[in-house]
Amino acid sequence: MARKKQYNETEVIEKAMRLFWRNGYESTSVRMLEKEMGINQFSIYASFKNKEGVFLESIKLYNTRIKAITDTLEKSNNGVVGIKDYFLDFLDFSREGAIFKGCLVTNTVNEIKEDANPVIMAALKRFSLNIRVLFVRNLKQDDQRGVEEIEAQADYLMNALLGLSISSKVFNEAQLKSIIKITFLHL
Amino acid sequence: MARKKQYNETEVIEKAMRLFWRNGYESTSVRMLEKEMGINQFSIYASFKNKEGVFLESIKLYNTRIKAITDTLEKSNNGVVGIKDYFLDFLDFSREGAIFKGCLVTNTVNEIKEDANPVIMAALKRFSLNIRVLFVRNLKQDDQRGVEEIEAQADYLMNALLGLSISSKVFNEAQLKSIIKITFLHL
DNA sequence: CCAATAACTAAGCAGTTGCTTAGATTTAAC
DNA sequence: GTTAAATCTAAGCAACTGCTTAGTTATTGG
Repeated sequence: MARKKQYNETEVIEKAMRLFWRNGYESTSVRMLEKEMGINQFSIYASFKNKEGVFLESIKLYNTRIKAITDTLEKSNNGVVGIKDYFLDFLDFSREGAIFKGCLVTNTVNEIKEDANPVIMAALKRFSLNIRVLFVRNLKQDDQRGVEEIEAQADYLMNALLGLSISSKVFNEAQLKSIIKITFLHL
Repeated sequence: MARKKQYNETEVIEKAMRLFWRNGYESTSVRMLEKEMGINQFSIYASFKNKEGVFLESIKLYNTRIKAITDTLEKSNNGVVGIKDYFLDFLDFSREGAIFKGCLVTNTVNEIKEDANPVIMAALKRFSLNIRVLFVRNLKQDDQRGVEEIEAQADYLMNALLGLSISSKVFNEAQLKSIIKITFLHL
């Protein structure tokens, strides 16, 4: 009995995600989202409740997009080699042409304050923790490390991965690949 | 023939720097600076021109504060061992009690957009580049690496250092020290 | 074709941002 | 003591923030 939506919610979230990825959370205004998503503020709030809602949906979409890579890591049986492949795959995933945008999640973790955005922060931490779990799982496959060593190396790898999110805005592709290469030497 | 300033410019910048360090650039408002610095907005603008001016002075002060550590690195003759000491010294420097605040420069690089704040970005990049120069210098001391290897390892170390700025908000002290330890196993 | 319902547009809300300005107050040379 | 200059306070500026609301337009079952 009523009018139809003139937009597809998945399609507009795709556009929102790209904007957040390029721009960050705080410095992306609802007015910018309006233009990028191609719909009115009213429709944004009707569909996603508020700006936080738009971002949480963007993270969900980001998750499904990066799933191809994490799935490969999850299915891999190559131990630390599988993790290295994940690093390289991620670099490719985070690229838009010649520009590396880093990880949407890491970028946002770095930007927002936990006490100002607890819900978003929780979602982001969940995401990061899942990756660390996969690192531990793969490190166990190699069957030559003790439990403590595995935990320490997982932290080390997380640190390198977090670093890549910043480095990818400063270094070029050859440098980034070289960083990954050295990161996995002797591991 | 005129009234005297009721505040010391160096002292109020000290307070501004601490606030920026804790809070970041964008999310520190001039009203917050007013309260923290203990002076009126008029005085802020009279002394430092604008918010950007306050930040640039804060970076200068940060530079003199961290100088003790970089000086140690500059004077060290221990090659890669000197760099590792720098990492550990920095961890201590960036700590406020039990809380690690990361590097003011790295935090801000991560936060601001280059085209919105080109002057600030330039100052931050200059800072980072100086550190990388010291890394290269120390790597050369060990007298066992080729030129290409040295450049690659300097990038690798910058990546780890950048990572530490994020990691220090997620991991505890023991984990951070363990990350540093493993980072230098690879050189 | 009509009435009910949802989606649309656009104006506007209060609160915050960086920054400025008008006017009062303090200082110090004469 | 008067006067000129710099510093102070506090109010206010336009532009922006996330979000809401009043009113119009489109859709569809009866």
